[in-house]
Amino acid sequence: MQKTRNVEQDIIDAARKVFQMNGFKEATMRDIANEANINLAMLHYYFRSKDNLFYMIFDEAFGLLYEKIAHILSDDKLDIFEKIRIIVSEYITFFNINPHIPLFIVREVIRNPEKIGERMKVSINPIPTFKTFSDQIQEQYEKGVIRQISAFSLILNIISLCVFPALAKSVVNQLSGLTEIEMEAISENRKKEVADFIINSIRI
Amino acid sequence: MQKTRNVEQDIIDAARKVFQMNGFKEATMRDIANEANINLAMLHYYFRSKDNLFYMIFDEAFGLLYEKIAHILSDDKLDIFEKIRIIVSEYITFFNINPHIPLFIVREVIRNPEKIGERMKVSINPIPTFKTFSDQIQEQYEKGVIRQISAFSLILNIISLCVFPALAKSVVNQLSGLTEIEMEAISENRKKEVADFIINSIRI
DNA sequence: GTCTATAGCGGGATAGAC
DNA sequence: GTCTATCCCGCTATAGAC
Repeated sequence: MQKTRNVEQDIIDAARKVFQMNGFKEATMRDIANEANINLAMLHYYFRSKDNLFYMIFDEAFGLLYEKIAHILSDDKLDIFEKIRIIVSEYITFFNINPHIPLFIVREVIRNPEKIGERMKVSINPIPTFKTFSDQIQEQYEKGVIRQISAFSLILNIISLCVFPALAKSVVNQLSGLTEIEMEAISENRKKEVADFIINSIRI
Repeated sequence: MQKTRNVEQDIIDAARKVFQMNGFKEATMRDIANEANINLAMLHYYFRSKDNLFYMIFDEAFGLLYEKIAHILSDDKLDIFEKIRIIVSEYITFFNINPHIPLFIVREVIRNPEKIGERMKVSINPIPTFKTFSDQIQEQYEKGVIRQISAFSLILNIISLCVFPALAKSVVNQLSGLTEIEMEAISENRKKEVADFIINSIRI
């Protein structure tokens, strides 16, 4: 018995691949149609416009990124060091699997800041604040466990150290001549190394 | 007396602005012509193709980025901590002035890895290696001054902490609602903060 | 050197037959 | 729902008058 094909899902999968790889402008509806094994007219029949399709993919990507960190930061059962280790590990794994997402997000925000900015805020609204994390930092600082640092700076540093290497992977690849396997090993090592780097930096 | 106009220089300035802002594909020869206050035919008369113009801009941008770090890392009169402070300070200043360069480079490498990879290697070849920095790290580790870390990891961490915030500035801007002046102040603070963060992390 | 006009192509979107 | 054909636009590049 032939498995029933889900055309809509095929299209979404194809669009995710093509948009994340190429960005809005360089992605074409023709590429997406080919990738989904349908023709151009069908693609427009299911999703009326390129914009419609694009925003579905964008919202999904940004939501994934955001939920991952928000969920951990607002968990009041984890201490500050555990949070750092978990975020670093999960982000590095995530960017290994989805290497194009960070550039995809940044690129589209620059292309269309107002519209994309609005959409990001919609994804964020229902999520609890980072107050838990901020309080924890203040508390540990007062106890003399860590150096003074703002939650904003610490989060920015954590994200920088996780995201940038994934983002610049293609550049490092070209310049270093490392093989795929060597890069993989480095990336796996970095989970511990980066967490240690951050924790060494704040712990007194 | 009317100042003689240098059309070629006007074109290069216009191309730098348009290409760095929009990337190769989204930048148009029309935009560049408008920005340089000439018409489309003239633009093609001076620089035969979009590719020609683009590679001039790319080589210039990558060269600037690379020379800055190579020059400092290979200076054997600076100790390891001085190098970190200088690189962090210079990069953060540089990215404040040229906010689009990091994304510009990464984006084009992804678009066309082989060709762009070749061009990057050409810019790099004449420059001395990072051996000086690598030796210094090993030496300081053996003296018990710093923790063990590879030159590769340390450089990657330094660059991540300097570049990513510049790259993600538009995203942070949209999400945080901070004003331009507040962002400026944060960025200025980060010069010391990031250098301290790195040095605290490696110093025993 | 400078301009207008246009060739030639690839893109999003849709009409209309089946 | 599915397909072919086509509209119309914006892009790079160039021809050709001045």
